[in-house]
Amino acid sequence: MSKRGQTTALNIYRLLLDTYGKQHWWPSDSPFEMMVGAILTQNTNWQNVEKAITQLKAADALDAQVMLDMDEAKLRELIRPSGFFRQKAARLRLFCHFYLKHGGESGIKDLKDPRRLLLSLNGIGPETADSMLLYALGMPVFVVDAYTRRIFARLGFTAADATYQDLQDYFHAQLERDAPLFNEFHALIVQHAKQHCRVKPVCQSCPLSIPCAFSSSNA
DNA sequence: GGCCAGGTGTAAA
DNA sequence: TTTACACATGGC
Repeated sequence: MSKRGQTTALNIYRLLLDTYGKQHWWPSDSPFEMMVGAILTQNTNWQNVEKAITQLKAADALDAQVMLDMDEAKLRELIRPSGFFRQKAARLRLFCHFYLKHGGESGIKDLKDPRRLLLSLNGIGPETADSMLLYALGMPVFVVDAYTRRIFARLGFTAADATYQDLQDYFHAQLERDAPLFNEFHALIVQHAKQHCRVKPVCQSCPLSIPCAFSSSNA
């Protein structure tokens, strides 16, 4: 491994891939399910999202038109385990309207500026929009999340108070614009963070050979 | 019982 | 332009 000053984001990617292997993201049966999951997972544990998606499937409600036709109260109950269910029910319906209006994921991908239009929807911010672009539409945009910010700040690569755009710019500058690479990298970041980069600054037996600011070997 | 989880919108300083 | 707060369930 190179010294810290020479270490790049790509080095970290290779290290994570060697450690964890391919992650096969995003877990979903369809682009629409993926995009629904992106909204449901906002500030929420993925396990809770799975409960909600399971309930939607069981009710034959994982469909844009069905979600628009049913009572919003019913939709709330189906997605309740994912938390913030009142907000998310409304956000899902706004998105479903958008989805049908533009002819599904293929129609959305053909828009002139799908990111800008997704961001114009209430309830879809940069991470949700970029997740959809990358994981449902296969577009090469890097997805930044709380784990990304935490890991790369602790490694000393980016500022702790960097904005979403700052972080995305950093990765876009460091890496080739490659959707499969961005797909795998983000998934690996999540996998790693869940095990070794929790909020409490205790990094035990971290597999990254580069000590971050909170790793036990660097404390 | 408290903390945390694959954010976002709004309002106030 | 930044900061604070509401939104809510479930696992540990």
